[in-house]
Amino acid sequence: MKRTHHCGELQAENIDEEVVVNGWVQSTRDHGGVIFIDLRDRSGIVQCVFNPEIQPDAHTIAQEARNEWVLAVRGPVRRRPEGTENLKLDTGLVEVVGQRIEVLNAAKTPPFGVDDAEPEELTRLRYRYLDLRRPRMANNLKLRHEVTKSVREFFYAEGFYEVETPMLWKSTPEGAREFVVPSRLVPESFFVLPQSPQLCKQLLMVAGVEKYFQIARCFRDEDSRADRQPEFTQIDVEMSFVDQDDILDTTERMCAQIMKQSLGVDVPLPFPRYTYAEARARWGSDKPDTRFAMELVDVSDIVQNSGFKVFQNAVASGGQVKALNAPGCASYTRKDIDDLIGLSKQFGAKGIASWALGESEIKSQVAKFLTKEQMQGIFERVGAQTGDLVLAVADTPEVVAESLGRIRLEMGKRLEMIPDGAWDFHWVVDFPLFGWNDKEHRYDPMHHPFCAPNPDDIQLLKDGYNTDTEPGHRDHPWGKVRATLYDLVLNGYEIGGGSIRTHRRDLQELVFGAIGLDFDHAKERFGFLLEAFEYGAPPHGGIACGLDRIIAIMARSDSIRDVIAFPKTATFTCPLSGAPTPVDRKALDELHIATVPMAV
RNA sequence: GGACCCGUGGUCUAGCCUGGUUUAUGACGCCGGCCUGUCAAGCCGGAGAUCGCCGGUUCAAAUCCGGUCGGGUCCGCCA
Repeated sequence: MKRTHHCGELQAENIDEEVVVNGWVQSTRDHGGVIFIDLRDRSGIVQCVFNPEIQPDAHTIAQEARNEWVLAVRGPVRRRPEGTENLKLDTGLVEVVGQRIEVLNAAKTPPFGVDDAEPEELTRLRYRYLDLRRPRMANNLKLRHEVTKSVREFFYAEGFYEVETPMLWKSTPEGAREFVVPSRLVPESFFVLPQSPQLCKQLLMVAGVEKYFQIARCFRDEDSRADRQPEFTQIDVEMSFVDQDDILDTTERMCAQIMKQSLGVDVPLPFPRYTYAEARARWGSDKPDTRFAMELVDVSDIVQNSGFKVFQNAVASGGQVKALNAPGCASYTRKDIDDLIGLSKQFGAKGIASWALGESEIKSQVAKFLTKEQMQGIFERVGAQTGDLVLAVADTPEVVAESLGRIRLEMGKRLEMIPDGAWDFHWVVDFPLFGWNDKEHRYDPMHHPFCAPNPDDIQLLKDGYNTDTEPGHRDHPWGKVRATLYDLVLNGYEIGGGSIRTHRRDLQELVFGAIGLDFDHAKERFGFLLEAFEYGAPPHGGIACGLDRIIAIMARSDSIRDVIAFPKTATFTCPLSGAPTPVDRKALDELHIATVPMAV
């Protein structure tokens, strides 16, 4: 019995048509006489009726059917009797009168039902094919399909080439830990799986592709997080003869298109752009969640001459004191505040000063160190009123941003200040080119060594070679060089990042020098790319967007595992297949690999 | 490498803090029976758990303690 219709599409206009539907048993209701079977396929659910007096053979088989059996049902579609329509079902006006029924496949009783409460994640992953039958997960798969389709259509229409790049690639020393693949034909040598197609896409620019994109699988063997998997997918883009604005503009329009086509949401263009410095200052983050206000406010000038040593010293040593206002939190207990202090300590803060603005008094552990005027000045600046709680951190700008930024997020969450259904896209631009590596006592590239400096800061880059200032000091020119580096942020998550690349040797040497890499040494590591650049590299730049995370946000899921068909656990195992497993000794011998048992 | 949370029939869950009258709660599912219009069908009955594992404390441990395994979250790491 080959199907003629999908379950979910049967409507009033199909009445009196003879149809065949195929699908899984969603539920059965046996009334002793008449039996109802809800049959489900990808399109939806339709009710099939079996009457023992009219079709005894079909009724007998229907009696046997259990949840998740796979059935074919044939019969006419008819309007449901008056009063028995089910408005909860899209097909609820009609039903299929089951005249014939064929069991395409019986099924074991499933470990969990498609309609049940969500099982533990391990159980879901063990039986992922059942988990994916659940409506939430089936919708996520569908959403992912629609988004990737929309992405492809966008780039095709914009004249991009879709190019595949190798999965078997070359190991590079820095960056993320790599997955290693042994070579059989070249003994004792290994491929690695690509962390990203970064170098390949730049080679494609040298090759003259001009506009490249790929929905690319990437691999990183780093410890997991809720939004990290050992393999993940990027929307990878690179363009030639463009500047930063061209890339931002293209990316924005791509985002607008997927939001429109997949969710029907209109996202206003262009996206707001904040500089890195502004984002850190106002929200304490380089991926700020700007869906709610509660900004960090600098009160250093008010408290620098206060009697409180912690404030004094922080400002005197080049640090700062910043505060934020938590509305309505004056009733916070000592323990509530200790919890926040604990949180802030995770991010380097030594503590939090707080003022609870009660009806009659101000409760604060630092009240005695500050004058009334000083406190009043703080409250005014952060906009605090009676009933509010003011929190302040004094430290280096980095620690203040990190810790108070996290406190801000925590308070935003607790106070339910984050509006539901907001789609807050924005850019963070003008990142510094280098970050100071205190351990190694040198500058490291913030992104990767081919990220171009901001053209306005090239003089700073040169100045860095002729300065008396200590490297790492906040006045060192290299610490001030901005990069042509941009991050795309959605609802407080970094969903993409890219840069304009350096394509000229003279500039590249300046950058390499700053990170303590001489050109010849660099050639050993990136030789093939540098060599390619000597044969006419066009100016180029690009971006990579984290597809899994974008879809997870669109699906309102906390974990990217929910938008990946077959994800791995936090320890990078697959409960469904059992991977990873040992392989045959013979296979290892062929690969010239000896294994060493783990030390106990 | 470090910190924290979780682990009770097939599934979800109560009990754990404050150890003992609980034969370990309830729901879904499963099995049997009844029932001709339900749709999370209903009603009656039944089976199903040595409370992840190991050890300790105690007269007594699902409950307290230590370890271990598994799952999850975060820091480090990672763009």
